[in-house]
Amino acid sequence: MRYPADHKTETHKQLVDSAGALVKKSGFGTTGVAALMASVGLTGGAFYGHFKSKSQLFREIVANELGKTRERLLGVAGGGVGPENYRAMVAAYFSRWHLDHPDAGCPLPALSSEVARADDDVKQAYEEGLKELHATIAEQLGDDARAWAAIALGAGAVTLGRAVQSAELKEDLLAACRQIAHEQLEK
Amino acid sequence: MRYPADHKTETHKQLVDSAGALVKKSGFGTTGVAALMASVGLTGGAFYGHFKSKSQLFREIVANELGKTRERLLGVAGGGVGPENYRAMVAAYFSRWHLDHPDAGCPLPALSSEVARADDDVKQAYEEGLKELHATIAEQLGDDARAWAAIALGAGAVTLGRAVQSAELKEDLLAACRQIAHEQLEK
DNA sequence: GTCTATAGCACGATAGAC
DNA sequence: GTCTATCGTGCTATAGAC
Repeated sequence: MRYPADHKTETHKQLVDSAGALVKKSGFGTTGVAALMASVGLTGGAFYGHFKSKSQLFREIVANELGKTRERLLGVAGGGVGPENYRAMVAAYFSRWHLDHPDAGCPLPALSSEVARADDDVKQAYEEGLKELHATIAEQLGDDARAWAAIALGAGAVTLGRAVQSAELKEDLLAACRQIAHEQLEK
Repeated sequence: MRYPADHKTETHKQLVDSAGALVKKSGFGTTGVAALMASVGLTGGAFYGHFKSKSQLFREIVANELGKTRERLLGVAGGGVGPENYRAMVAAYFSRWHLDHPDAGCPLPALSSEVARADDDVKQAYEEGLKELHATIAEQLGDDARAWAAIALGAGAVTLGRAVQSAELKEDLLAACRQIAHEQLEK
């Protein structure tokens, strides 16, 4: 064959990654197959050699992106467990940089409302990835309920912060939510 | 003329209301003008007699829906200020019923991520409505930062709860976030 | 004011060449 | 594997009848 044996696998992986970034920035339903393929330099016709439907790509994007967020948080925490590690996670997540770079950020603020309207396969992948993320936060806090609240607070803060107009409000919102996120350590 | 003097105003108002419910349920970008008009029994051609663009409708929906959420919360609180009033607001917002009825619920979980990608007029209307909502919560908590966190926590909890698959996780998530929302009273 | 009809374009998905 | 071309459909927005 004219391509190396793992060429399809490589392309598939790059596609889920590049399309994921584009979808987090521009939305899934509002971004066409042609644009998704163009993000890796291919044309629309090649899409269905990799996915049986656009929805299947969404499922793979959701799983991949939630995994990347978990790894990113483990990365900023340096692999340890304790107040300092949790604080580092909060600082990275509740940040102006995160607000301004949805394509490089967490899928929860960017994609959750579209997942809510997607089919069960997508929701299933979302739930599994979310549970792994939760386990990572719960390990830091030692409390399942506080870990769920910290995740919801982070997703809410970034979602709202991106939707408001003024820089001042973005900062106020982030600072307020960061403060409450930190308090989850104190119990 | 063949219609009463305030017919256009009435239709306009009903349109913003019905289209708002539809958009919260199905998304703004993914719902066509024809479907929005059909929700009040009209056809697509009549749309541009009421709005100069689809985006202008979005702006009016955002303002209207944020106002309705604020009034709904004031309603369940019975108009007073105190722990019991705040608890009633939290109970109504962090509820399974709210998860299951996006069309009748708060626009923050349903529309924020689309507002983040909308034009400045829409973001402006969103910011104004959000600040009024914040003032209402801050009045209950007597603390601006805790009020922002309570709003972000609520929006995040409902957004995530709608996106997951299993009923058990929906309930766990709601219960955990409700608990932390209540704790905001204790400081 | 609201209708039907339509212009002009983008969508998801498929077919067949290479 | 990826291309171009295309089918059928839906979109935003406009035009003109009533």
